[in-house]
Order: sequence, then structure tokens, then C-alpha cells
Amino acid sequence: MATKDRKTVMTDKVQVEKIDTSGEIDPGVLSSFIGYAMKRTYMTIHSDFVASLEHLGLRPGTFSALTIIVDNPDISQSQLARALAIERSGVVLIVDHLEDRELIGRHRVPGDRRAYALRATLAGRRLRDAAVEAIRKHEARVLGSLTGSEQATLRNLLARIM
Amino acid sequence: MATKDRKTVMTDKVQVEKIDTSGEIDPGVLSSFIGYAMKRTYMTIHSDFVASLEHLGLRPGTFSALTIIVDNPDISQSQLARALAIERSGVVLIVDHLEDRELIGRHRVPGDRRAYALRATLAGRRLRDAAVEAIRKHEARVLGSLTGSEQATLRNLLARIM
DNA sequence: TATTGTTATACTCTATAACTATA
DNA sequence: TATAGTTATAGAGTATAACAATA
Repeated sequence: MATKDRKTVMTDKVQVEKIDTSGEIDPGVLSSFIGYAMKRTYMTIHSDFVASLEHLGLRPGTFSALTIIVDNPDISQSQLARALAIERSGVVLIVDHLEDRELIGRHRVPGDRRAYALRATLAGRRLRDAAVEAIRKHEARVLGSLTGSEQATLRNLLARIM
Repeated sequence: MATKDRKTVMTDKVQVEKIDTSGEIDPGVLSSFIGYAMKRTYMTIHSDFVASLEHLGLRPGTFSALTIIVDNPDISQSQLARALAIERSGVVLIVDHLEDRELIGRHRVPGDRRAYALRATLAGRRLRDAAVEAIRKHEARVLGSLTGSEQATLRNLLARIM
């Protein structure tokens, strides 16, 4: 206990063989949970993902919405909410943002004057494509330590959990 | 608040014919990303994880802090911040909460009057143990579709990404 | 009555910055 | 000067609830 309060010196990485390894934290029971490994890995990947989209002015939510709209022309906001697994009220803000940037348009639906048909603009499709390329590089970077077949195995196992 | 100009944005291709009424949403290029599978799986597991701790009055952040304190008696708030990968200011709130519930105590460090030595109370250790049991059940439930060796493979692959 | 989009509001989580008291 | 803890504040992201227009 009291051996733990050894003052941590600026040497951040040097000497880790002393008795109390100042700063070393035991993950304890956490390391026995697969969910813990999953969270750590997800967080690692996610922060690199966020960084990889930053230069395009996209955040995870805006990218997801944009790419779904590109791949599902004339989708409604309610459908988009379901696809993103968020509330409709949240979709309004995202769609406002994408529309302000002229990446998508709200079009009227012939036959239902309540709903909007969302459609990407040319600029929206181009930005989506640039984002996809950035994400491919991000995945190559982040999954580079796994072979192709290991990546396939991972994808398979992940899919089987859901 | 947001600009609500519903002006029609120009698109190069204009064809407002069929609206997809099937309700089926094409994940499109998203399904080609391993990160997308990872996010979906993580979200699924995470929400079951949150639910599995709710009856104990624990949230992911408070559980993580508690279990790390149990496994690292006399850890400081700064060390805890590093372990949780959040800022020190955020740790204050979590530690306040755990201390208010008398699950941990802030103890003085002989030799450094700036720092606290965090230590779980008996109630804190018991609650942690109950949470661990709840999480084991949660993992059995959520990973039940994978064999033991598949779970080991998954853990291995996840660890190799980081 | 139900659904679509919208607004207002609030809550959680986290970050930044400034501060104090120590070191 | 640097570190530990604290406070105030702000920004995402998301949720709930109520509402108007439309079905």
C-alpha cells in the first residue's frame, strides 16, 4: 500500500524493474473480461478513425449519415434515424449540418408531404468518396498487424456475436 | 438556432421517381469496413454491459474506477486518471461519487500532502465482487454464440491490434 | 390516431483552463 | 517550476417530451 506512493519522477519510461514500478497500474480483474479488450481496441481504432476524417470536416455521425444517404438516395429522416440507431430529433441536427454544407438536399416526397427525401449533392458524393479512401487507409494502418485471413476471422467472429 | 433555410440545393442528376418504400436500408460501403462491424458489436455488448450493472447502481466509469482502486490499493487520482484514460478533473467527480457512497476512501499519503491514496471500503470490495459476477453472466450471455476457443481467438486478435 | 419533422430542454461524458496547496 | 487535486465552464452526443402539419 504505502509502497505505492513512491513519488513518480519524470523518467516516464525508464527503469521498470523496481519493486513498486511507480506508475504501473494493475488492470486486475478487468483483464479477464473480453469486453475490456473489446473496449480498449475499439477506443484505439475509434480515435484513429476520428483523426482520419478530421481533415474532411467530418465526424463519425456526419460521415455515417452522409454515406447512408449516398447509398440510399431519397431516404427519409425517420429511416435515417433507424439506420443510425438514434432519435429523429438528433437526425434533424445532423441533416441541418449536412444541408448547410450543401452536401445533401432535402427534397419533397411526391405522395407524402410530411417527409423529406434526402439526397446527396455531387459535392456530397465526392466528399463521401474521399472519406471512404481515408478510412481505407485508416483501416490498413490500424489493422496492419493482422494478416488478411486474420482480419477475415475477426470480421466473422464479430458478426457472429450480434 | 440552426439556419433553417430549406433552399433546394442543386444536383447534377435530377430524377425524383421511385421512393423506396420497402424500409430496407442498404448499409452500402459501411459493411466493407471492419471498423463498422467492430462498432456495431461493441455497441451491442456495451448496452448489455450497462444494463447488467444497473441494478448495482454502477455505470461503466464508476465500475472501472472502483475495480481499479480495489486492485490497486492506495492508487492516486492522477494514476487513476491515466488508467482510465481521462483527465484528472473527470476523476474528481467519479471519486467524489464513490466516496459519497462510502465505497472508497480518500486517505492521506505520508510524504506527499498533495496526493490522496484511494482505497476501497469493505462495501466497495463487496460491490465490486457483485459487479464482477454480473459481468461474468453478461459475457456468458453475450458471447454465448462463440465457442471457448473462438472467444480465445477473438481475445487474441483484439490484443494484437493494439 | 399515427407518423414526420421540429423545437426546447436536459443529462452524461469529457475536455480545457485557471486556481490552491503543496513539492 | 512542476505536480495533485479542484473548480468552473463548455462542447459533443444523445434522450425525452411536446408540438404542427399531414396521413
